Amino acid sequence: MRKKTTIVDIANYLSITPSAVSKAFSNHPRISDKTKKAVLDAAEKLGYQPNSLASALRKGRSGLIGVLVPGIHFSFFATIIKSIEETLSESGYSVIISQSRDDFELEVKQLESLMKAQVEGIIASIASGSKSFEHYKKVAQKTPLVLFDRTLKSLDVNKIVVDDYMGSIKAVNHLISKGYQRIAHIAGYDHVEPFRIRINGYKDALQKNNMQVRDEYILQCKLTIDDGISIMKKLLTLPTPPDAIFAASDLPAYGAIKVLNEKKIKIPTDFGVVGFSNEAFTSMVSPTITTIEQYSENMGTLAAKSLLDHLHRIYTQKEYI
Amino acid sequence: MRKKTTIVDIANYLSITPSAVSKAFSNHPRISDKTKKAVLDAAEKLGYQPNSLASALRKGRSGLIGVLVPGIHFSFFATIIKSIEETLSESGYSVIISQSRDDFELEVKQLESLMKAQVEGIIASIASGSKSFEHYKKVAQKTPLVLFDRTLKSLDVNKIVVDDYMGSIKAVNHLISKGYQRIAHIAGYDHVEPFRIRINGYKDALQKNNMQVRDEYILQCKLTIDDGISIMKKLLTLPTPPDAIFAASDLPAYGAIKVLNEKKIKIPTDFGVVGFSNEAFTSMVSPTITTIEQYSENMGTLAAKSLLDHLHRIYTQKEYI
DNA sequence: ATACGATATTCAAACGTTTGAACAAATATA
DNA sequence: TATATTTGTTCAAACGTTTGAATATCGTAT
Repeated sequence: MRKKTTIVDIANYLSITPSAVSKAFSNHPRISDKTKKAVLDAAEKLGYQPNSLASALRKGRSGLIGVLVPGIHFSFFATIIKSIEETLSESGYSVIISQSRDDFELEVKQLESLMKAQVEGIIASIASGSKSFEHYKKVAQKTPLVLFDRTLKSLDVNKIVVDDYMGSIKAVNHLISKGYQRIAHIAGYDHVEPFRIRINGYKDALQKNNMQVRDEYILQCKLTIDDGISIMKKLLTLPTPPDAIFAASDLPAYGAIKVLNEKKIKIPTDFGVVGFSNEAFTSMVSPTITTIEQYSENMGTLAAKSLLDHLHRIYTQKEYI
Repeated sequence: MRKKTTIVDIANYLSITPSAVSKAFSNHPRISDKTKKAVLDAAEKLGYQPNSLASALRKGRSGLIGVLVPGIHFSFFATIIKSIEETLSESGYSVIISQSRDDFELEVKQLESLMKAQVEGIIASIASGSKSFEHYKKVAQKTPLVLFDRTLKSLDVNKIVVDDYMGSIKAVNHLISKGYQRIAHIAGYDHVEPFRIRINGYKDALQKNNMQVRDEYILQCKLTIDDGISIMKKLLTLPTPPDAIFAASDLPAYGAIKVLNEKKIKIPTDFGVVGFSNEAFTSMVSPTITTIEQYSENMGTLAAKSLLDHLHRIYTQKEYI
């Protein structure tokens, strides 16, 4: 680990001042082409790597964006992060990731850590375990915040969500058009905005089609595969079991399919299944899960662009191109 | 966006010097308990957030770790990043992620960007498109580097890999034990270490079982689903087509299965398939892909711990607990 | 009273970069 | 020739924190 070359080393090497070197790098119009070239050459020869820490401190811009998600291993979030990283790194930003594991305390801690790192903005999806949202409010006062998927009504920030209401309507209509009569809903917890909206969409779709909304058909859970399994089993023991389900996520939909396969109930002839989210595996399982596309790739790009816009507006930039 | 509170503000507020405040925060033994408490209270009241940029610059430690992978959307890498983030954030580090998209140029750029951000260490998996490795060598000279999965023999750094050789042997033995006679290998490019090793394992396993190694049965590719499809098709047109394949990753294995399903070739009765990597979907597709477990979660934790160890050794830390 | 070691705090420089103002030299204008 | 303008560079302070050395304020032992 040999000592790092700084702008001062270059300056000494060329017998000019550090400030000239700095200006050469940023292509300042008042620096002669001769010096600019000399600086670039010297930088190459001395193995110079700019130190963004110092630059960030002086300029008041870290070039860092924080991304906070419940967990990276969910393919929905992984895909989002992928596209966020792609768009942001194109604009010269670095992306710090952190996970809340759907836990409130951890979410608070991670947000603080991001703030401490002086991120210029944060893209986040709220932990399902969070009931109070003061931590987000505090963040939003100090730094641009974009929420996606798991958002919060009372927060006045940019939000990127799929149209959950329309998605539910579509899903239920799809099942009805295929002739299913008794459609159940494996739902997420209704204190999380998109899940509540999906429940409403589900109910409204049934009502618009003059179908009965049965409370015992709406089961809230954490939307894991296991939840799908146990709920499906429970549904099948009802006096009047459903003949189709609409799941608020693909994972429980998969769980449900497993149960149906086991019980030799044929999909889609005897039972209809629609998921929500488009996890990567949905096209691979058998039978294929019909799913409401959440366009996760798009969502990430949109979130990133929205944040970039915001930053752009804040910093009236001056650069000598 | 109101202006941020600094250590100086606290100092002024309490009519002491910034240096006393700083020392109070780091629990310096020579600062009185009274002042420490006063500082903490003032910090709370004024809404102070430490600025790690400044601290990093002064201390020469950024608290940042860079992670570079081909792509976050692969569940193998997503899982690794998840566990890396978990272990590192527990130790107070922040994680910057970047993707090479398996592209050489981008990999170079991303590494530079990480160095510029003054990361204290890098955890990476080499892009399959990289043939020259000078960029990694340069990085390794300046900063601790841990490679995982896609590693490089000529680089003298810590490496976390699954035992590729044994994995291949196991895979092939498994197929042989099931009675398959002509086992083909959908391989990765052999300039990437683990793929070369897997090829060797495949060959050795065949030879140890007195089975013929046929060159036309070993097909190198980028290991995508599409590669699996086209290679499987090609294999089936051979004069003596194989009756089983061992794929160096789960993705082409899935592609192969699709082709076999299409051609109504029954798995596993008529044709055997084994993959490598344990992508999340392998247990969900039908028929289920037998796969060599890569323990990705473990691998991430190991990589992170190995880096932490290394950093620990470098910085003989002095902290007043 | 005097010196002494503790204890608590301040001083001042440093980390590497950026930036407006100041300056000098060269060129253009009158 | 004197003055204004342009061009290229240096000066010096700043960003917010940390840290070893210096200093001040004690109580305590001489």
